[in-house]
Amino acid sequence: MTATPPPARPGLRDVARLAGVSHQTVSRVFKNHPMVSPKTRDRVLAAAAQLDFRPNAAARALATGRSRTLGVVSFDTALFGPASIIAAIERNARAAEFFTSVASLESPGHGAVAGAVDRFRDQGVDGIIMIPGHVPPDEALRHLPDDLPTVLLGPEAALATVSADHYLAPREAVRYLLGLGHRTVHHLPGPADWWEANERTRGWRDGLAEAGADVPDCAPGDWSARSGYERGRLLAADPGVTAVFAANDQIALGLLWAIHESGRRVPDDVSVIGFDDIPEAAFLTPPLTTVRQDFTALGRHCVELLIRQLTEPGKAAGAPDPVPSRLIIRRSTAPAA
Amino acid sequence: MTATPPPARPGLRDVARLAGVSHQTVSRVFKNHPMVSPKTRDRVLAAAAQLDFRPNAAARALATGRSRTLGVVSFDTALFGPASIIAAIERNARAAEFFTSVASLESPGHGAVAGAVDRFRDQGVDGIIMIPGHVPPDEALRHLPDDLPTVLLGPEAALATVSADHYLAPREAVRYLLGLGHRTVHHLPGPADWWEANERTRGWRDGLAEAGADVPDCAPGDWSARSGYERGRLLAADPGVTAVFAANDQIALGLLWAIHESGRRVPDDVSVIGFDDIPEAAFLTPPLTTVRQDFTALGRHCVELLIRQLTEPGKAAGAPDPVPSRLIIRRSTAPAA
DNA sequence: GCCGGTGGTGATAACGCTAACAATCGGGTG
DNA sequence: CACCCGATTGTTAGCGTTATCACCACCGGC
Repeated sequence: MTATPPPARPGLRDVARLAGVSHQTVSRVFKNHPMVSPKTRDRVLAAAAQLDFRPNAAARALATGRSRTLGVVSFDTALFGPASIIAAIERNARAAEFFTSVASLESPGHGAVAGAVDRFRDQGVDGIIMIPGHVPPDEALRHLPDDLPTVLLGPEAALATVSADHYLAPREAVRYLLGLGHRTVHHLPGPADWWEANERTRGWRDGLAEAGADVPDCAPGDWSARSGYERGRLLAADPGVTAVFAANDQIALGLLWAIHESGRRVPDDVSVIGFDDIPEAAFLTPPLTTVRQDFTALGRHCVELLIRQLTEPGKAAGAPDPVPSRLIIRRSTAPAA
Repeated sequence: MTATPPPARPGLRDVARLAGVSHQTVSRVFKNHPMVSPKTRDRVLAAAAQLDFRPNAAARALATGRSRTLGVVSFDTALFGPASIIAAIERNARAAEFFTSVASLESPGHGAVAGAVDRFRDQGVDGIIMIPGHVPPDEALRHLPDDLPTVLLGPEAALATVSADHYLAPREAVRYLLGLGHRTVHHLPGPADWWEANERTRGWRDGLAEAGADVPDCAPGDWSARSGYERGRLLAADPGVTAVFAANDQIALGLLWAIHESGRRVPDDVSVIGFDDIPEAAFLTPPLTTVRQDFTALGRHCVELLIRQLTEPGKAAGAPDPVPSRLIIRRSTAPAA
């Protein structure tokens, strides 16, 4: 019936007292400092376990100046791509014993990016991963604090950068379609202010140009299925259209319905290629030929690059090679009639 | 050319010195403590602005014991539902000046949940939002630390809970289909270990039972389009099947393709209803009749409930009403032939 | 004109940890 | 046997905030 001392969270000193060492030694054990004899270490660990001691992150952050937290700035985090990348980032960060803090921005524009970065600064993150989306990377860059290590998921820039292939694969997709006998390939681009969209468009255009094919006009839009449907209706109504490269799978999906609705058939009358290879792509009506992006690798590379910057500064970590994307052929493409 | 003192991050004391007050007063200003005269406040704010002072979160956390960080435990964060909820949580938390830390679990099982919660404890989060997914909520509950305020996104439980309607709407969907003249409605359930899936199944079953219709067997599966396709082929091959309620839109999407492939038509031969109303649902082939879930409201409620617990403990915040879901009728349903 | 309040402010001590340096303990060496 | 060295452990200061309490005017009422 003696009053239990304080059931409050034990601190370094409590463990130290129980183990009969100084709190500093306990600290060393938890830091994996080499200069601790195995015997002492065991004794400390036993004491810590007995008290269910857990180091206080805030105190550690205060003393060291690092929080072991990574900030991630991203747009439209409910979209499959960003969501997959963020999940991969979180997993890899966790494996490296880092926490992750995500800012989901909705509106484009500097204000939002600058605000998120500011917030992360206040929070004391050790580094930032930017998934710029809307914002042209140059703009995004301007708002990065120079005192915070940063990795940009985007086209190569004057900064540590991770990027996926958004150019080669679309070009290959166009060639494939052309090889199937199509005269040309139409295109449904993504939003003009996303660099990924522009890269894909460039790949499409170059693929066409290299083969000497016509480069048709294309209507601006966004990433949504709605946008694919609306622009798709126009395309579907044009009998000259026999092959279309959509900037992502959602657009392709809307297009598929527009074509179906117009009475034409995919792939018999029109071939369609998407981009991303969302998990649903293989089960659309019909299963979509598309370009697969490796989001997991992308997220992993971001974390690796950032952590490398944190642990070995100075090293101007060159951008690793872009993560390759590849064409997955399914049933929405066929030889021209 | 005098050496600038230290361009290091200014602290409370630097601001205090510049403003000619004590650091404590500066602290008061930044805490919005009422006992500061407007004049002093202005002077302090001016000094702070001049030095670009920003309070140090780690120090504050250490001193107060609260980190203004919320932990979110979720499965399959790349899925549309969880991703949407998490985005909504982040936004609402941000608006309330809280940071958000997400753990994306992959494997089901206690180990993972317990691990994530532990991690959050170490990180010093002020509260946790659990989006249990796989784990039966009872299990999930068992791993919650009783010293950490928690909100569960799930069925009512002995805990602060936010839930969506997964029962009434499916029942209504079934009635609607029956009203269209279908003899019965088949069902493609979600994973048996997700409570949402079970609720939806229960709604379907009760809807059928109440109307005295047959309750067909249904094959177990997961949330994926693949699962919808595979199970859908069986259903499509059975001429007795004229209406199907799929546990989510991905399953419905796979089913749509399976039916199409079998040569039957949607909705002419078979009616299909999904669940979630993912943004693509309106543009599938054909546009999917489905049940819309309000993910945004769900996320908002979680944050509100949790923050209420944090600011006014004691109050055993009763579970708010479930967030309603509602049937959106599109073109994948039609009267029985 | 003295006293109890009360709005405003300052001094001092935590918060739980790490960093830097001092101290101690054995041995091997000259 | 004194001396130096390296391995290990202890001591003392912070890190930048908030909390607590003491302090100082100044006000109104007796």
